[in-house]
Amino acid sequence: MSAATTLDNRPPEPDVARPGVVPPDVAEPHEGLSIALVARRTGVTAHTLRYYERIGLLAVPRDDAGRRLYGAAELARVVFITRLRMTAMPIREIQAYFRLVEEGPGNEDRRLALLEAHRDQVKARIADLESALGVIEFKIATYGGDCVP
Amino acid sequence: MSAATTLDNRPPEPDVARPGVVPPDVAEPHEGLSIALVARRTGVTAHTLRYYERIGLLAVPRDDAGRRLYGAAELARVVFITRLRMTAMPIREIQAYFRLVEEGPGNEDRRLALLEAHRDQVKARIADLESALGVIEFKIATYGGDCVP
DNA sequence: CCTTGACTTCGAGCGCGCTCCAACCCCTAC
DNA sequence: GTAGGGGTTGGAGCGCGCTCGAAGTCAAGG
Repeated sequence: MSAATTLDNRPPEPDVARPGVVPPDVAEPHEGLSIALVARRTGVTAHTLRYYERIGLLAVPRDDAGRRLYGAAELARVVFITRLRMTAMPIREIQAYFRLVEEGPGNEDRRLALLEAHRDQVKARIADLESALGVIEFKIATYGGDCVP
Repeated sequence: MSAATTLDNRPPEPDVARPGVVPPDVAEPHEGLSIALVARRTGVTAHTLRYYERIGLLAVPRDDAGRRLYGAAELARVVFITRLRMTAMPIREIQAYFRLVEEGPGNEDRRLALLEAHRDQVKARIADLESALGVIEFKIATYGGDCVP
């Protein structure tokens, strides 16, 4: 479920939607997806998307009426955030990371350091998880309901 | 600790315990470990050990003064609980599991079912984790600070 | 016109898993 | 006897990451 697959936006469109070939369900509006659409595509609730914005993880442009319009970049960021959250990166760290991103170019080394540190933690967590899984599997295999190896 | 330092004294006392020869630091006391000792051995704080007991994850026998004395079985259970927690099994499920254990023999199938279900979830989580890790590693490798694959 | 429904903001609330405090008890050492 | 360092209890508090409710705005449809 990569972002790219759902993001074939070719919006060199002038203004009003030209009746192109539009997938059943949901067409890209003029430019940008509504919050509900992003919610459905990413599996993140609209509530949580707003929450992410409130705490500064991303900034989403609005239409004339003040409604959020997620473009490709915003959608990609949401997806990336979900990957970071899925690996249990604390919100504070994600904030720190995107703060660096917002600062613009020049600090890529620090961003990389953050990501690499996190990557190492994830690897360690996977290792722990596998070790604990081993214990559980052993318990299952030798089931006696009581003690452990 | 204090147990070790006190052993050569022989206070003329009317009470029970006759101290044996005990190696320094961490010998098993008469029978059972103090909560502090278990905390140090398992890495679980004494607070949390009491909490686990409060919520019914285990029952720990007491000495005459009402202090907890962890035996081999209790220690083993604490260790097993840490393995379950390490794999993010919710406390409620752990409660459910040990409730079955306390019920005594006859429900091993249900206990096994619980453990096996959890094992499967852990495996799934590891897979998710590895997939998200892949995304992060890709991002690191192709670093451009911005979008995702 | 009025309704419907998706959106907006702000702020409060919640579930989880601890974590900590206060007050008290008990045992030993000095 | 007194101090100190363990232990005990019950209950309150906390940090995290959402999650939800209330009240309002806006645009389209009947």
